[in-house]
Amino acid sequence: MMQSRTHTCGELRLADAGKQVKIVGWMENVREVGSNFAFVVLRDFYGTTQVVIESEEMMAAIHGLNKESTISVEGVVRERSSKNPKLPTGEIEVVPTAIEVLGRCRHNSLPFEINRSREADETARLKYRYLDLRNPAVKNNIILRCNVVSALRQAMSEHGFLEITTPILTASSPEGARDYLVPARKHPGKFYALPQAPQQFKQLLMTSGFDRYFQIAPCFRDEDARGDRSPGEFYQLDMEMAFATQDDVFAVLEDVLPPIFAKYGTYNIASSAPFRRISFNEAMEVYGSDKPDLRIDLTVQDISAEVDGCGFEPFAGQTVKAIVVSDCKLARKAIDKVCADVEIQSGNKAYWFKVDEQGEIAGGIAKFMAPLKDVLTAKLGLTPGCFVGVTAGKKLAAQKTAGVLRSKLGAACPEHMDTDRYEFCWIVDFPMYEIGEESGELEFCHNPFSMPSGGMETLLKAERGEIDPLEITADQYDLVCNGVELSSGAVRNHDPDIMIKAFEMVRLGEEDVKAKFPAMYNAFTYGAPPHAGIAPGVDRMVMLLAGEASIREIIPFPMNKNAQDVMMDAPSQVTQAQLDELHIAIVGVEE
RNA sequence: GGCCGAGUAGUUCAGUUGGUUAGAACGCCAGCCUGUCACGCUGGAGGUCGAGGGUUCGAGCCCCUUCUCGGUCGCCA
Repeated sequence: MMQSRTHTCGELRLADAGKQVKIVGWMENVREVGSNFAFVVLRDFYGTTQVVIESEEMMAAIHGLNKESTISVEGVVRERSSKNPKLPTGEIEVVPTAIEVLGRCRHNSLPFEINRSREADETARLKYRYLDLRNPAVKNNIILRCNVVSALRQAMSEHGFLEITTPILTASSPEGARDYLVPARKHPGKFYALPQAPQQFKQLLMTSGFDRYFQIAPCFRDEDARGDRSPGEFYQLDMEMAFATQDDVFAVLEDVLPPIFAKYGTYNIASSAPFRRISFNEAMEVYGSDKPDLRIDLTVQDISAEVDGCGFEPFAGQTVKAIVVSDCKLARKAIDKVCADVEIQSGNKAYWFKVDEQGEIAGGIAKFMAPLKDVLTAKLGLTPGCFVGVTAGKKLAAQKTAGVLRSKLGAACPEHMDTDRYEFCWIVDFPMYEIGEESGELEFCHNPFSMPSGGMETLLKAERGEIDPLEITADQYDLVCNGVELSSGAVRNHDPDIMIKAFEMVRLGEEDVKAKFPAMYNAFTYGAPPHAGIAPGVDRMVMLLAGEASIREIIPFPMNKNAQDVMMDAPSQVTQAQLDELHIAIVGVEE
């Protein structure tokens, strides 16, 4: 008797006819066509193969066996008398001489039908993820993820990067997201934290003399989930380069990503190097977002001056933004839907008017805009058939609302959005500081590790009052693809003096730098290389490549929105003995 | 935490103005069927309408409370 399979279920072809084979897999379906005649669809990782039952003996072998049981089938490959051109193995079938049950499925009713699991309730899918993953459509996303990760590793290695793992149990970092804490048994009352990112370690590696580092790095942040943000944990292609500039970092990713996107993406067109570079201010002004979707050819224009005094109350004294959609075919109902969606998502109203076939301004807020026809036509280049979406508010609100309106209009107007491609861009020149909404005082805009553009010189100018601190930009950048923020990165501040000065701008100083980042600060006093890096999110990248709208579709074992693993029942209670050993008392929690 | 949506058979859903025994499809079970491949045909089983309370002669439907899931905003250096 043969010990293991001779072929997979995706392998046999007409040329194999006559061969004695053994295949194994899950019994996907049984079609009984007579009392002693049936077709069994056997599925394994590689595909499906039809087994034809023609004898009483073989019929008995599968009698009473539930679907999804695993079996082995020994038999002879035979050309089918009726072929199925839709299947790779559709020209042959296996006529069994022996069938052995390997793993009986004890359930004659499954939580969902395997091949339709994507339509099933998501909680059921997650609870029975091992069944969900049997669905080739679900499994293929995980295979894609493996291939992408493998391709990234290979490309990074080819670019001279070393993959170095960094600690998972580390110290809580004082800023950023909420930490996941791990009690330290040997140190009562103290905690490790899971890393939000290997940020400090990779900078320490640079200071240690490693030149090019990368890691497919698990990161942990205790923040609420989103459709494109997994709760708890996610993976980044974390990288850092010593003696490198922004351009050096860009060059690596512009070289690494497009071929992978072109090869593994749902769409086979990807931007080629160099990616467009858009300053943060320009992105907000022209696209109403710091993660613009460049597949949409619509842009935002400022008409605050033109509509000043028009008498429309919501515009009075506000910044007003307009988006012109030429040859707009949107019906009234679709326009209302777009405006309603904008209001739901942004919390602000969107207004509109259009230019009719006679060249007259009509619809929506036409009453107020018609008197401004000439000035608006000149400013916006209006032609008959144009639709104009308008947003208003304080500058940032008007911009952001326009950004939401732009993406809704893009989705609603296929002629203004080329969906089947990947459009990358870099967002650069982020502001270093902002006025905090609560404090009303100057604060770091993003992270304090970034090098202020112009270094110490810029900070000193601001200190002397020669420039507004709000005008200081950081050598920091985002990588954006199709409206998805893939990554943040920066040229790091490796100079302790500039670090202290940067902190002094927000009323902090050397002691704060030392207290918050002791290892990094100390390390940098021993001769640090200028360095820069970035960390594209692996999950989001795979999501884009798979064309999925939910991040859970590309994670093997995802948690639900509330950061629970309903399959493993995590988080869960632990024993009192475990708590005692960790010096932890649970208080204020109802059973 | 705010807002929006959803919760009815194992699964996906329908359920009219509050009115007889809550339906369909798929799945499951039984029978029939020798070329199916979303097999077909006949029959059958299967329901705490998320939970609790209220209004009513009468609630899947109306009201209140609550739970769960999803989306979104806050949040994510």
